[in-house]
Amino acid sequence: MRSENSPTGQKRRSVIEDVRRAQIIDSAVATIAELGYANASLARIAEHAGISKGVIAYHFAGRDNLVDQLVEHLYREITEFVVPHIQRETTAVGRLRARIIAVGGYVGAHRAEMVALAEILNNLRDAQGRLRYGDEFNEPLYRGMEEMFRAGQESGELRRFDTRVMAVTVQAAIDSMVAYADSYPDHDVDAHATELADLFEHAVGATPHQHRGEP
Amino acid sequence: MRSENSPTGQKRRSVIEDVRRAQIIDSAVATIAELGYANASLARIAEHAGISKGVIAYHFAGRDNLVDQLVEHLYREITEFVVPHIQRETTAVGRLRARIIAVGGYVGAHRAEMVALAEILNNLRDAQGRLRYGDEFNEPLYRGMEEMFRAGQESGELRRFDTRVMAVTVQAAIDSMVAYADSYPDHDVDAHATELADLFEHAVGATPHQHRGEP
Amino acid sequence: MRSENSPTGQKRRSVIEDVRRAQIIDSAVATIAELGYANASLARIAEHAGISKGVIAYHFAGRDNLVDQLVEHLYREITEFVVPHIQRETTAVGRLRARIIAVGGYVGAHRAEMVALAEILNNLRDAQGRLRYGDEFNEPLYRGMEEMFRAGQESGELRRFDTRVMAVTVQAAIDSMVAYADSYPDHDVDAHATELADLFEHAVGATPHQHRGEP
Amino acid sequence: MRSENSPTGQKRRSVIEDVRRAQIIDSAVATIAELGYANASLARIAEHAGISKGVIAYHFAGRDNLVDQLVEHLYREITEFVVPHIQRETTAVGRLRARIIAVGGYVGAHRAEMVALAEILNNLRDAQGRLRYGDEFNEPLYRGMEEMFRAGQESGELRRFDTRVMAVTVQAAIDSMVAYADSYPDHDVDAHATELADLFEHAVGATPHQHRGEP
DNA sequence: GATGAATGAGTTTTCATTCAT
DNA sequence: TATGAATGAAAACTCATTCAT
Repeated sequence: MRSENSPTGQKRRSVIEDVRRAQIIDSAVATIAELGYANASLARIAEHAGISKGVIAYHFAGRDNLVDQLVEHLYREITEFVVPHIQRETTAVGRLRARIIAVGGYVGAHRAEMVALAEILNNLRDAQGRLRYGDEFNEPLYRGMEEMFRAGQESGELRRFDTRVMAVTVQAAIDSMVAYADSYPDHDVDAHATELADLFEHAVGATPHQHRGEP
Repeated sequence: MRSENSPTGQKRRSVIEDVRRAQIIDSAVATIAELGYANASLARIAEHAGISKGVIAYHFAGRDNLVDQLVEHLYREITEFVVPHIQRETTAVGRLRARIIAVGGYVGAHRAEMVALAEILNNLRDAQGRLRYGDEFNEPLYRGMEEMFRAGQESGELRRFDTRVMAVTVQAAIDSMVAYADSYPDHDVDAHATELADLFEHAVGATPHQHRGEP
Repeated sequence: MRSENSPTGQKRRSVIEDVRRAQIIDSAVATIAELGYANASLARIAEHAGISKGVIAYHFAGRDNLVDQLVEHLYREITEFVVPHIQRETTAVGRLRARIIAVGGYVGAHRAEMVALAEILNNLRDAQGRLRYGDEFNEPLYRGMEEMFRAGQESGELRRFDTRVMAVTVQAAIDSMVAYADSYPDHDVDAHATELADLFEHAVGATPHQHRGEP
Repeated sequence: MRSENSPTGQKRRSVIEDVRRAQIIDSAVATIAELGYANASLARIAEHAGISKGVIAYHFAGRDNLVDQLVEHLYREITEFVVPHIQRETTAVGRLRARIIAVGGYVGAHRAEMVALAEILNNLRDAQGRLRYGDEFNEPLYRGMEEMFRAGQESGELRRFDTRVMAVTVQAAIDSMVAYADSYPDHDVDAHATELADLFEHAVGATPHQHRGEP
């Protein structure tokens, strides 16, 4: 692919290129979500998009490059949606609930994206066979949650517990909500998220339900 | 593969055949755990076992058949280890704790098995691309937990919550413990399991720790 | 490609077209010399020239056409440089020496051109896989040298030898000088050429050195 | 491919494997000699051998591996044929003549091998585009010849000349004999070789023909 | 029982070429 | 004129499977 850099060092892309790239990424997301990472060959992604295989080669430097950009794209989209919901809250419990419910809301409208992302994170490996996005990839996420938990514990809002285990479990619970929604398309994800928020509110030891104005 | 049935209808297998099958399954477990499901080709499994590829073809009807038997084998082993611990308990909370802690104990000695099993369950698909062991596969597990939870709710031992969400989340929490242990080999899985038991004890609303004889 | 003929039958080309063609040919020469014929894809040639692949397609009817014109261009350049040096001489030995030393002089300033030319002559093949510029391509060259040798033999200036073998060998010696200079960039090509001239002067049996004024 | 090492560290190969490998190498030689290195794809080599593409993959680790073994094989064969002829001689001129005439004799019976070898040496490149067997590869050959020349110069058998240029030129002359024989199948290679021997005998300044018993 | 050998389908990638703008 | 975009063929390689011994 051409590589004229604009003065800012950014690749300059034409409109049509942006459209194609987005189309290919969308097709990759759909294909991976439906058939799984291993079965989402470039041929199938191209077929799904109604284009020739070569087009993908033209717009992306290779399969790895496509996947990288896909992950980056989805990650940014999700983060941009979820983070504001969290930052709006001030208490530890509020932030925890916000995190869970925001993801639940996002899943409702972007089921395939979430499934595809999970597929990639669980399967993409380097040449030595090691997971490229293993738990180490979640470290920043875990650290952020732990900090939040510790603050809540200091203030007495939360009970004492192992913050790392709690963080890992919260993330796993959210991921399982996505997977479950994929298996049961009629599943009410928002209700699931709310229920999950209650679950962890109890788990962190806060007196539940009061934040919703109940006596 | 040969399938001469004995008079009782049992498959008759020679000792050497049983040994080979076990050896191959062990090798498959190790290979899948290390390289992931997609990279665990028959060639690599055979190489790891120090045998020729053809041997696998001889003892198993094909790759799918090998994987099926592997899943069945691991599932039985785990179940046989965990179920007694659960049945020993009488209360809902006790059973919940027992389930979590028993799996944690099993993981300690059988990390590769658990990782391989998770790899397969998350990746094995049928010809149409659908997950072979999707959440539907967990239905019996979920149903069992739900029943347990409902009983606890009836008796007042547990608070009211969505039993399905709780079951899905418990299972996800256990699975994440396995994955985390795989990423961080020095992780203390037993401590993790205990912490998880506490977490869910709070989550289901039981007054924690009393079952351990505290006032 | 357009081919509007002028009234005189000459192709009419704009200045800009000539410039572009020269630029592309130069880039092709450099790319082939550096990476070899097989690795000099149009994409790489275009990249090296800082233009788009399409430009090449516009100015040349295809890859083969580009290569043809490249060969023709280089061949003309070299011939135009070398032939005058030869024609200045009158004796067979003088002409032989002039040929060798002139090419040596040309190589000094045009190493890449010579290497690229050799790459093409040795690799370009037709659809049936036959070398397009095989030894048959050298026939005129060989014939010219043979004539020269025969004249020298008639006049007694040269010993009797197989003129064809001598011609083939002279050409090979010259080509090997180019290749050697490519492998060893610090090699003194002029000295090599002079040495080669001496070598063949002995080989054709002339009493050496006398033409340089020695007694 | 399997890799059971014998106690000596040598790969243990079955007879049938040796036969297949030889067959594939022969087919590769023929294909490269006929179509050139770049056009000798594994598919064509397999087709020429009347086998499936996969067979090559089974017996060789990859294209590079096949080519490596091919080069090694041909190089050994040629060396084993030529070296004894050289060592039989005692004088510098005798050895020079022997080298040339021996190769000429070998070419007569193994034209395709020589052409294929030349094709590979001139075209095989590493990932950076550098010739894998450039002139550096000929260094041992050149050094050997230089040593021979210097000895002859010391003893007064040969005139003074640049030994490196002479060595490079001798080798080039031999190679050109092979190429010429490829272009003109009816060419008398033995006569060519003898002529070449005479040529270089004059070139190195020895009084020619005396070693053949003339007064 | 076990193995080496062979096959053909499927994967990613590179590339010359064509075309609309 | 020039370019970006798209195509499809061919390449090397991997792999599950089949088969004769």
